[in-house]
Amino acid sequence: MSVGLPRLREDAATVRQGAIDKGEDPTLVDEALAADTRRRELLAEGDRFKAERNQASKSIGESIRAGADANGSEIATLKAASTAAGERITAVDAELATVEARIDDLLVRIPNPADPDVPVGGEEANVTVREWGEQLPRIQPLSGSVGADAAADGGSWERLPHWEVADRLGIFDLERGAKIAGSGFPVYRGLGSTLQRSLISWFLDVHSRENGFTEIWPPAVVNAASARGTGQIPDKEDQMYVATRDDLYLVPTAEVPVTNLHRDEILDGSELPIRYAAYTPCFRREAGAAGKDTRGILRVHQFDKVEMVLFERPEASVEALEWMTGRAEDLLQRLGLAYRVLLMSTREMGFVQAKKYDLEVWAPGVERWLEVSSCSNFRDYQARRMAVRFRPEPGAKPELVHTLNGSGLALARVVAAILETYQRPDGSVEIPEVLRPYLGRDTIPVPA
RNA sequence: GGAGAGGUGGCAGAGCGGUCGAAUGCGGCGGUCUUGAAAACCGCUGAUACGCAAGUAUCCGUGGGUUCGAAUCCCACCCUCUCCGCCA
Repeated sequence: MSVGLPRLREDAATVRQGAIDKGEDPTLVDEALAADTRRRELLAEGDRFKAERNQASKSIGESIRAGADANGSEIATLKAASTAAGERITAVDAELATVEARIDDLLVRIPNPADPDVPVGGEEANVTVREWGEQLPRIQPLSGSVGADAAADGGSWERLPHWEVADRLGIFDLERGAKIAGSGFPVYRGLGSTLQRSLISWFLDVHSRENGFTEIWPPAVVNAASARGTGQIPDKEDQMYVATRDDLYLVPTAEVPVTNLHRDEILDGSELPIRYAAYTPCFRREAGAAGKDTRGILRVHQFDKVEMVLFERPEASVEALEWMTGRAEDLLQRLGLAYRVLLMSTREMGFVQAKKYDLEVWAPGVERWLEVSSCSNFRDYQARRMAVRFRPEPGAKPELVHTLNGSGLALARVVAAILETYQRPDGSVEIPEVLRPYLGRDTIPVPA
């Protein structure tokens, strides 16, 4: 993943400021620029020697065809010239390889500059741009309780955290998950399993039937080239499970296989925008996260997610981010879950994003906001790395596309929010209206 | 897993170690003709890097090697297809 040399040459000031805003080292920009100057010198020099060698070889061919003695002095002179040029080519190429490796190393350490409307700063600079729904309290009166239809007879009741709700319902089996795979690999059982499958189906149905996405069911593993394409290698290599023996990586998100679908392709302008929705299980090692959110299913090694992936014309990507974020919000609204939308600041949004919104859903049982979606515009940053281009008009020069992606939505935390929002005083959980056709019922009852 | 065949431009498909970035056909674009379209005919039609430009260089699955010179020869790897085996 890199800002690319053309951008650096034309717009060094912006890239330099972008690095500062994200808390990265801006001097790398100048180092890269200097290395690039040397690279171009070497390129010109090498090309000159190659032209020399080509000319000598060509002359040899012509002379022989004209009847010259292949072992004669004329040919010998040309051979010597060609060989000499070859030696210089070898020397130049060696230095060139060194310089290019240096440039690559520098470029991957220069972040994508944030869009101008992104607040500069850290966590304190994040802006809540929207809120939706009622932020339910943990303790509330029995009468008029929201999200439950318990009899109104005074008193109050206390919402349980989702793991306790699930426990009573018998829909998670975290212990056995730990036994068969390890801690952080949850087992869903009974209606818990059905709920998972229902959410996945409903998300995909809304995206494919209403939002115009093409549904994709990709592999759950990718090769090294794909992991490199979206920047998991080298940035987030520690996050991935690796099947070393077969050189395969378990996908940490559907973004990886789906964005790589068009790697090294030149798309026809008329195909754009391309909008995909895909479900995959997501595998994350979460190294170093032990002890944090380990209760329940908030932070696990395997979870399920439907991801939206967009390939857009450059001029359309800013608007596409708003649209895509709206698609994720629509799902939360129809599930009846309170949420807020955060515009992430320069230092909070990550290295490769130009602009990012996080969607956080309210979990009243634990009284916390849970991140359930992250919607980002990468502009041409990923496209450059993966060489995804498009021809604006037939016969025109290919240009880099803009890529975006966003969760729509991540399951485990949505499930937690549903269990905490829709629980009733008797321990049962009401099923959100939109999911009832999928589960074929309107309640998850407490087992007798 | 075993045996065989093959990977060349958007597609199909040629290509003796030099004159091959690559014949030919199809497709696409432009033009002639036509009221319009089709047909026919003519021309154009890959990507990337460097360069103000002229232009130069690189790319025939990938990576090495031989050679003054490799799409063409050698080695390794990857992928596809066919048959056999195995299998949800």
